[in-house]
Amino acid sequence: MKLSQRGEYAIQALLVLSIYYGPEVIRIKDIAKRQNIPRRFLEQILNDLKSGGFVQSRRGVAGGYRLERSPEEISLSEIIRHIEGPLESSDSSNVSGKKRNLHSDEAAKYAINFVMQEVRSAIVGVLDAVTLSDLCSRVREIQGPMENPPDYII
Amino acid sequence: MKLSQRGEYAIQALLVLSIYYGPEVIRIKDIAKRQNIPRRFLEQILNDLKSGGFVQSRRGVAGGYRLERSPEEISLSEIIRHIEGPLESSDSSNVSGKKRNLHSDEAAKYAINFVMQEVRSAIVGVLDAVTLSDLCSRVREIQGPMENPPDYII
DNA sequence: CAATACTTGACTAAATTGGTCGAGATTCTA
DNA sequence: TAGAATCTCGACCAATTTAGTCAAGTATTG
Repeated sequence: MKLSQRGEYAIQALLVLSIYYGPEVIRIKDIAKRQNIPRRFLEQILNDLKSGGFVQSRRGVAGGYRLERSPEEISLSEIIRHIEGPLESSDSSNVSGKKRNLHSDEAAKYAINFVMQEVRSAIVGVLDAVTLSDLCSRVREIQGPMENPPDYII
Repeated sequence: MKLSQRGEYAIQALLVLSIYYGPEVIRIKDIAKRQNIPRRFLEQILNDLKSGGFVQSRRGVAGGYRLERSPEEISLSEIIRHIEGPLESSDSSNVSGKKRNLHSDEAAKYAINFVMQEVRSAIVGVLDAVTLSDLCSRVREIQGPMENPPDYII
C-alpha cells in the first residue's frame, strides 16, 4: 500500500486546515508554501476535497479554505477513500453468493480475492482509527519539543 | 491495496504448482490454459518467480516448472514482496532517529508516514499468515462440494 | 537431428500519475 | 464601480508503470 503523491498532499493540506481549524479561511497559496506543494496541483486537490465534502471554500479577495467538519470527525480512511478510490473492494464481482460452477481460474481468483479482502479490512481498521485530530497531535509531538515555532509566528 | 494483474497471475500460477506439488514438472502452456493467463506474459512471470527462488524449471521436451519449496513454506507476503516490490517501506528515509529541525511539511510527512507504516504492518500481518497451502485448501473448499472435477481428469 | 519447452531481452500500446495552464466566476476594497 | 485577489473548471502534457507481445536462443529428450 503506497499513498500516491496526490493522497499525501491531500492529507498534508487537510492537516494544515486542521491545525488552524476555526471560522477563518486559509489561502491555497499559504498551504502550498507551508507544505511545499505545487500550487496548481494543490488547487486541483482542494477542489476535489471540496466536492468530497471535506472542505468549504470562499472565493474572492479574502478567500480560502476551511474544514467542513471538525478534525476529530474526519478519518484518514475517508480521505484516502475519496482521493484514491474505494479501499474496500478492487473487484465488485463475486464477493459473496454462489460459488458453484467455478472454473479453476475463477476458484483461484476467488480465493485470492478473499485474502485480499482481509488485507483491505486490516487497512481500513488502521485508517479508520486515525483522525485528522490524531494526526495533528502527532505533528505537535514532533514539532513541540523543539525551539521551532510554526512559520507564521516568525 | 490492489494486486497488480502480474501479482495475481503469479499467485494463480503458484497455486497450480501447489495443487500438483510433487517431483514432476508442469508446463507453462498448461498453467496458462488452466488459469487463463496470456502465455507469453506468464513466461515472464514464471521466470521472475524462478529468480526469486520460488520455482525450479526444467528445459527441453519434458520440461516445465515445479515449486522449489513446499506450499506450506511459501507465504503470500513473500510472493507479493518479490513481485510487487517491498511491502514494508515506501520511504526509507527518517523511519526512526532524529526528529529535530523538521519543517512543517517534513513533520506532516513524518506523521503520515508513521501511520502508513502501521498500515503496512497490518498488511504484512495478514499476508504473512497465509501460505500457498492455505490458499489451496480454500480453493478445494470452493471447488470441492460440487460435481466439478479438475480439468485434467476429463 | 527434430521437436518441445524454457530463457532472455527488446519492444509496444494503453493507463496512471504528477503536474501545468488559461480563462472564467466571485468577492472585497478603494 | 474598477481592479485586484482568489477560487473554479476543464483541457492539456510528459514521464512512468502496467500489461502484454515477440523473436531468437539454449537445453533436453526421443
